[in-house]
Amino acid sequence: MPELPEVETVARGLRQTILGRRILSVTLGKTDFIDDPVALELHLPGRRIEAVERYGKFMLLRLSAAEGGTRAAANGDAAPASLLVHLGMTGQVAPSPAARPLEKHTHVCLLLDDGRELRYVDARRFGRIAYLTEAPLAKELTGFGADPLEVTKEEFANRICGRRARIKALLLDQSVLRGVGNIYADESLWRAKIHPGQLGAKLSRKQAEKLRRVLQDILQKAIVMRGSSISDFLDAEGEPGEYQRHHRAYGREGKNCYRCKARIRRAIVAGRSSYFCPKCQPPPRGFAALPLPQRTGKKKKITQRRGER
DNA sequence: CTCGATCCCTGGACGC
DNA sequence: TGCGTCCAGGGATCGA
Repeated sequence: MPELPEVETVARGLRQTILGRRILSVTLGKTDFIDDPVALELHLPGRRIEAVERYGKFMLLRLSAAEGGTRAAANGDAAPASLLVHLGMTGQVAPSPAARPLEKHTHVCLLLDDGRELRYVDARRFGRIAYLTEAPLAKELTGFGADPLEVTKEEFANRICGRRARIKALLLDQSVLRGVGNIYADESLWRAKIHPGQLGAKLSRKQAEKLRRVLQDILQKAIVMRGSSISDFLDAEGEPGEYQRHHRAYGREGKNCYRCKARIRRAIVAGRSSYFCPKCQPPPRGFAALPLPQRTGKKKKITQRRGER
């Protein structure tokens, strides 16, 4: 599930491999997750990939103006533009030789001028792709919150402490912070010893600062480890990340807390499974965790356990 | 302003 | 072996 570290990893990979390449042609599969599929076919060919940036969980492929003089000008392609890419839950972007057989669920192929194709693969199609010129892009990017890696102590506290929403909901809210998802929200709350159901307004400035620090530390470490691969995240080189080995809360229901050995519990907060230690992260009044699931002796559980404890 | 519910979508885990 | 059911979740949207 691509969050900030995973998207950053993919963006860095693409920077190494496709910068400066020109797009020759576009082939599309299913297009229900693309804003305007025809715009891709119409406006991408002839453009060069000048930069790859990350904005929250979005990737931004910066494209040169197309070559072709008056024809490009008539197309509106004489100005730079961008391809906005969100990986959703299962999106993958990677270059591959054009001759290689298409992986299942490949929905976009951009033929490059070096014989490779930049391919977008996304089984669930929760992702999003949009071709945007300058003004629509700027509009698209308004309304997002602070970059969690850059946000200052003051801004972070201001965005959290005055709010009545639960801290987990605030961390997931892209208009508060851009780039945090379910995994890194739970991991940072565990490290900061804050319950996901706690209200933002109930956090002290000191707690908020602790949360900001551990969130930044976790995100930076996760980037170094090339992100977390839970089910099917692969980077632009097709490699899984390693940070899932360092998870302390996410996905660890029923396992021992690394700090106090109480059992990690799960609750639904902000509509998402949230994992926490009931002892280290004291719940707000009346907040019940889900009952621990009955263990019926499953293969998966056994192998997971062996790898961990 | 914040909440929960619902939808989108597929693969994998699980129960029978 | 196979089938049905549930779950994963980012984001949009809608009604309470």
